[in-house]
Amino acid sequence: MLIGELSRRTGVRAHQLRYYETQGLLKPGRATSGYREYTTDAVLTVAQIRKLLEAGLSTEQIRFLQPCVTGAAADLEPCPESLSTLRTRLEEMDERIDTLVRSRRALHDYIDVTERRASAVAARGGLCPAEVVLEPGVAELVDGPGLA
Amino acid sequence: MLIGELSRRTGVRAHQLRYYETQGLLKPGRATSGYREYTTDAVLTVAQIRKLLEAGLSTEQIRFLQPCVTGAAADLEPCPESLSTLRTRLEEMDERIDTLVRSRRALHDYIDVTERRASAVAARGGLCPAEVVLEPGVAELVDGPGLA
DNA sequence: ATCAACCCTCACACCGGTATGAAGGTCAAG
DNA sequence: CTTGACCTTCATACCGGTGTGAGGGTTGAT
Repeated sequence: MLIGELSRRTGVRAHQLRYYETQGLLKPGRATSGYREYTTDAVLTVAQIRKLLEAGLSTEQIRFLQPCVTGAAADLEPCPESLSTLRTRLEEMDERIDTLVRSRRALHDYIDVTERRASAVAARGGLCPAEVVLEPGVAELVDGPGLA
Repeated sequence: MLIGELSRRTGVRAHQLRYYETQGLLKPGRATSGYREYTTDAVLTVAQIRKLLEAGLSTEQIRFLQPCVTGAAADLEPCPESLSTLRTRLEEMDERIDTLVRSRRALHDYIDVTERRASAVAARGGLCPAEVVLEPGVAELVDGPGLA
């Protein structure tokens, strides 16, 4: 398909798709006319790129991740130094996730407390929840002891 | 303390600290000279800001998060509309974390496979590496070790 | 009084991802 | 053959977070 259709299918503007190409994230073929020609796989690839970008990764990091994500590059040279680079990458992602999870919990707890006090307006007193205790229940998604 | 000392203690350049102030993340007092005066709390606050920035959040999102993180603003008006905004924020963070966790796992699996085939050429392993990272599926828990 | 070290504000520029527009080539339909 | 939708490249500019420097005030020590 041409770039316009890919744009339509993914909701991503054509100039963005061209940009992703310059960053090595997309590699469309070319017609004799010079037009870019994408396979249907590109739709998924673009969706992936968008998600990762929205999650705060750079195009460079995404390019790094792509081989693993697609599983397409599992038959590369097991180059050991690149392996250690990948491990460093992994640690960085862990830290990133950890920070996000902590903040997410803080936000969740805050909502919880505010909610509680909103629904209990009748209650009087200066409850000072400087230290919000984790309570069981309301375990959506990331909550709970998990993530270890 | 003055901005120079805070900069020294946090490893964050003074100009960045001033920028964070313009974004409403820091609110130092002012001496008669016009110099900014920070309390020791600011050291922690700055560390917090840095972590969140590095995790890919914007200053605006961080400003949103700050009251919850510090626990200092638990005695605000339980304004319900702000509450729903917060819930939306929470969902956004969930999505973000989810995407990151998926990618992290893909990377982890990839490393694992590469490692295996590097250290055990003799072993016959027909295991195929990670599949897709995307898929509009439900959230799952993150795997194994690495996440505090 | 002067000097160094520190602070102030303001302006300008970089990078990454995005958004526009200009100037022009390709192609199918009328 | 022309029209219009679509494509090409190139240039320009925005925003957010960062970096740098100019021009100038404050402070403390010599």
